[in-house]
Amino acid sequence: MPAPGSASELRLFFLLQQAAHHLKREADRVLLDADDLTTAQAAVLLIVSGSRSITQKEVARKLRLKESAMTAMIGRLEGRGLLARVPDPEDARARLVSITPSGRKALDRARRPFAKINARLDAALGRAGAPRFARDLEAILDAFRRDE
Amino acid sequence: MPAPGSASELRLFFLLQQAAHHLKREADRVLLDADDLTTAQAAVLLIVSGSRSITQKEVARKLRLKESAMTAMIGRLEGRGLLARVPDPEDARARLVSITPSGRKALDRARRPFAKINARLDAALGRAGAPRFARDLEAILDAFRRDE
DNA sequence: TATTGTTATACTCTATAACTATA
DNA sequence: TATAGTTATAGAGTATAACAATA
Repeated sequence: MPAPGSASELRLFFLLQQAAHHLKREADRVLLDADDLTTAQAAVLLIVSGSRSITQKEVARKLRLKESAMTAMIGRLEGRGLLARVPDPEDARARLVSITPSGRKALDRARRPFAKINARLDAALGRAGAPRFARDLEAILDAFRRDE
Repeated sequence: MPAPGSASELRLFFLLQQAAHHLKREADRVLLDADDLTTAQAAVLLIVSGSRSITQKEVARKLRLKESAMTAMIGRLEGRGLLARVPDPEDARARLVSITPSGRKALDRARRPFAKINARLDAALGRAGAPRFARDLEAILDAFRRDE
């Protein structure tokens, strides 16, 4: 039988999936209402906006996603004029991604509603809770991430 | 500027999404290897196995998912012979879902690898960490779930 | 007539695997 | 031979609208 307080007794795996899923659902709803962006799209814009230009592979690495996911995602954002892709002059295989002025505007519009989500997270976790919770999440990431 | 230790400074939202995603990816890998089931499929089988029969709507409610997601998921599991659907004799709108013998076998095969995932979670969080982490997740669920 | 359980459709996001072109 | 990117296919989820059956 499971030890008292153990992950299996607490159904911790499913609880974590549900909490992440509900938080994402609500954050997506708020961002889509305010700015027609999903949180996944905002994350990509945020990464790209942090460099003058960056390869798709590098974006994928920073978000810990697969390159095929990036091809599709960046293609959608390019189609909406929020990102631009140009061939890398130094490597003909690669494409350099950069944020467009309208992408930067969309990202700016997302900041305020996203800050509200973060404020609600802080409130839910309490003053001391957030850093401790963050450490728990880091521990899980360390324990379960493969390769890097 | 964000308060020190606040969610926004910690990028807590994305950290939670990444931790949940990586944990799910690894758990899916382990379960697929051992049993050709995803964690989402195992969750549905687990819910259905807990009642002699249950409507799709009720499964959706317990997993906090939309009914259209359940139609698709249960359809896939029925197609593989792990679940069966029959018309509800008491309500012609509804279909009653039950687990088949081969569904029950698949679920049993999933227990051991899934227990290992839980053990790794326990190890990552430490002895005292798991219950505390679970309370944090519950607080997030409460703060962000709409309706119910 | 209003509500309910399910389904249909169209979309997002992610994964794996096979492929092209370049290094 | 390895690497950057793309494409194809599939799973899992959402939203919305249609449907038949029930209340």
